[in-house]
Amino acid sequence: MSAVSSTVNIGRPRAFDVDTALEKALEVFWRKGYDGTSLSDLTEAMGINKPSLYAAFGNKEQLFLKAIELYESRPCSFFLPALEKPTAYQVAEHMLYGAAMNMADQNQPQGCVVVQGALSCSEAAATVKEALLNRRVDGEHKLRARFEQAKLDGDLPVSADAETLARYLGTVLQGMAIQANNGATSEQLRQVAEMTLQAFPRAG
Amino acid sequence: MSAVSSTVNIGRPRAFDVDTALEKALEVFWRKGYDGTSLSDLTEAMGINKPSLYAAFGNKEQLFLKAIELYESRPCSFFLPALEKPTAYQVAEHMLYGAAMNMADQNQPQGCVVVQGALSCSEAAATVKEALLNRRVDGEHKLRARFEQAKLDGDLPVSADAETLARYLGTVLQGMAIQANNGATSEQLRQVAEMTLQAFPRAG
DNA sequence: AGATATGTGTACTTAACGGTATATAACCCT
DNA sequence: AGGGTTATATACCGTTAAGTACACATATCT
Repeated sequence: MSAVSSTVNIGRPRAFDVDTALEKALEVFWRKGYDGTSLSDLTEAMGINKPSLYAAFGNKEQLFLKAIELYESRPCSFFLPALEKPTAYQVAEHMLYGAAMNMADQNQPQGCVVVQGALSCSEAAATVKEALLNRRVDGEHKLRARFEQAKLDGDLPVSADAETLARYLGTVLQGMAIQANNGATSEQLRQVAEMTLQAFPRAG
Repeated sequence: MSAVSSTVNIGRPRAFDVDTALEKALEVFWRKGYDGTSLSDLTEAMGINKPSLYAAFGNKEQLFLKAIELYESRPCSFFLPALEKPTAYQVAEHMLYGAAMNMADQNQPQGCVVVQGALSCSEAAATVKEALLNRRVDGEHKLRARFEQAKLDGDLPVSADAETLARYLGTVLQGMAIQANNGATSEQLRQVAEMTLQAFPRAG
């Protein structure tokens, strides 16, 4: 009960770094989707064998879910900071420009794994599909709550519909993920962001 | 050389209707994506056995491509008519409201198979992925050409950027597909359409 | 040094995958 | 009625899928 094993390194040490292996797994899932990714794809990219993968991450499904967590904390790290901007308009602005930069970044797969990781998929992928859906919906709830706060703060007109604003923004952000897959550049997505903001109410 | 066999019904007749079988196949691909759909899924939904499927449609890939053609002529039939509206604004209006109605229609799978049929996928799906990508890009080119015409017609300001307008619209339309998968209703998508139009230039 | 604990690589299992060979059934034409 | 032609159902093919058993390697602890 008292021994916490993780601090003491007993037994043979791992021959690979768990975090970098997870990054590699994320990249594969991102490019190929859950259904399109095989364990061979994963082990090859991660540079490990299947027993090591299962020992470290559980199974394919759990590996995917862990990769998504990593995604939200690293490659897609613009969302939460944008929420903290002082006004609703600035929140939208930073969100849209952040997405434009991020989703077409040539140093990583195009688009957003939360959108494209398991959109239409087999029954075997039902769990991860739902996990992604929940994250998309949750992101919009956060936006909505932020906009409701903005109404209280007086930087959004009281007549504004926070829910619709959040859904509009969510729609464009998710659409940008498809656009990036279509080959759109960050600059082209920036122009979309600019147009999107024209429909966005400014001062209250 | 002279005999056109398709009119004369020689040999054992088909025990199924090709068009309705294709509709069933489309529905499965739409819900599960190309990678997520197995031949068993298809034959079960279509009510036929594998040899019949292969004889009538070639293979899985060709069946998918035929299903997409059907999709564009039937379940997603709002796009081309919208292009023919008299002004750019009306084009955008009909496109957006048509999509809002269509993508959340409860009588068919949610979203758009051209968006979600093979977004992130295995290498085995590379051909169909590219086919879908080409259709998305082609749709945007049609929109752009329509808006350039509108500038000549004088119902869009000459200062308007047809390419960006088309991409903005494409982004929202594709985002709506994700929204529908998220569970958004047609009414909620209509509100998004309304907001989208607020950024759209009206008379020239 | 030896017991204990953990990780690694190879080889395996079971099930499902996409696709097909084959025998039979159902039609047209003469 | 019988030959020619096409569709059907069953049973099968080779391959790959996800997941694991097992023998061995490498560490810590006493």
